[in-house]
Amino acid sequence: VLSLLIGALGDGRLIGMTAGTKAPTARERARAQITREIKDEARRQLVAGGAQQLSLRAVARELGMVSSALYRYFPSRDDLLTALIIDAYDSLGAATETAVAKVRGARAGWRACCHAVRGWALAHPQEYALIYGSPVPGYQAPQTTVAPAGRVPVVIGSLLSDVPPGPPQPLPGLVTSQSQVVAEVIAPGAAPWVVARAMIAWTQLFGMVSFELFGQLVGSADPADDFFGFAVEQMADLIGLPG
Amino acid sequence: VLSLLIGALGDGRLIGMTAGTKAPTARERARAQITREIKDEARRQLVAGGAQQLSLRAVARELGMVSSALYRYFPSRDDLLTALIIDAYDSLGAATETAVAKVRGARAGWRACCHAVRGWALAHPQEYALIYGSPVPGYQAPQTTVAPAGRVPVVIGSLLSDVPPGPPQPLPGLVTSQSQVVAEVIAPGAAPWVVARAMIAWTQLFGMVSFELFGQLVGSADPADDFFGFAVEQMADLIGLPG
DNA sequence: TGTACATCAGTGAACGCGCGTTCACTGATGTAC
DNA sequence: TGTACATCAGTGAACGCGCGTTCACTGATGTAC
Repeated sequence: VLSLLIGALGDGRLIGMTAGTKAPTARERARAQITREIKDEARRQLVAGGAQQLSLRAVARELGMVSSALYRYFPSRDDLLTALIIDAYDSLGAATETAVAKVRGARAGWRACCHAVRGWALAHPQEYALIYGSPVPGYQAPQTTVAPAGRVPVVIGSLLSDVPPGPPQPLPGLVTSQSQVVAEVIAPGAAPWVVARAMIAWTQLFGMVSFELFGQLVGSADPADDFFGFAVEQMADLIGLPG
Repeated sequence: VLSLLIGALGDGRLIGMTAGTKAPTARERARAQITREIKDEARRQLVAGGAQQLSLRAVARELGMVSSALYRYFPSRDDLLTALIIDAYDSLGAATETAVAKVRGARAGWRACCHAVRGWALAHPQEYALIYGSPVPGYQAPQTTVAPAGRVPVVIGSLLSDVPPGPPQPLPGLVTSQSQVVAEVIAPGAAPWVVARAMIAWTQLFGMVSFELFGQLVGSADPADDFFGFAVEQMADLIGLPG
């Protein structure tokens, strides 16, 4: 995911890119509006039954349209799914960026990041499952999803400039070079062992949220609020965040 | 999951419970055989297309039976799914137990446990997704799955008796009591802060495996072998495993 | 050991359902002169 | 400003598909006497 960000950053796909110098015509506004309504209704069905329950016919029915009309907006069911995936990554990314921007200091930023991710996931469980759950069989995510998927890693990377590198830590095998590649994209100048530890924390953060959301914690660390808070501090220590 | 283990341990559901004092008749043997064939074919379809692609008609077709015949073996599609879930938990549990039994020492045991879980997951990705991926919408796992699901946690718990408790570590809010409940089931006598850290490592282990399997590491820590090995050591340190 | 009856595996047809996608069409909105 | 043509949104019917589950049935296997 991350290495592909390099290209995406370069050609401006990370920025909104709405473009269009002309003012939108009525038709264009209507089209944008209906596109939004289709996605909203599709999201509602996602909440009700998960990704594979998403049905173009049902969406059309709910909107009072005929099913074939949707093909004016999305060439196929998979394209609608892709749009939802991109929206989900962007929504999570924006929520995280906003939360982190509100606080000062790397450790506070890490806490804000973790709680933003968890909060968003609990508020949008099916959208979370769509992007971090088991892959939808037969669906291949296109390149367009790469940049939005990188927003949370970019936020985490931005916290690493405050981490004192400390003494060099030996890293096994490919980990050094992989960490360097990641560092170039999200945390230029950070020591590879710091980046490697941050990557572990990154997987752990989402592992935890997934475990809670997918019901694996029921009967042990449930409710998970305090357990999550505890883990966030452990991860901060692991990364070496000051504060 | 874990707290329910208490009951399950009590009534013997954790042990095989094949029972039946009489020798099996030819009919019984045939029935067991065909039940096995149905599950094997269903697993094959799982590999091909994921849980929601599992179709009774397709399974029957492949076995040269008529679809209604399957109802002699499983009262519904959901019951077949449940059987596959239980088999998956048991297969993962057995693989982990075997791997850990082969080594001596808690840290070596932890390493063996982690690599067994990852190895099994890579070898059986769809079965892994079935039990640790996003829940199948509309499917509610019955109590029968609880005991098999507890086998890996039990293995992890067995490693904790070798962990020196060290100075008491403050735990926030509910974490103390939750850790004590878990300790009673899988690690009697272990200090709550040790158990709490082990629970974090447990979520992290599966978080990592899920990230790798579900494609989130592509472009950063991929191939993940070395990264995984590095993380395993970090987790061992977190738990406080000697060695 | 042989017979009469009960149990159970598997058949084949049917019910009723929803799905994604295509296609020729009508009618409204936009554009160029 | 007015007209002629191009673009595009939405319709309605149809294609072809696969699914889970039920039900009355045939015929083989097991059991009790």
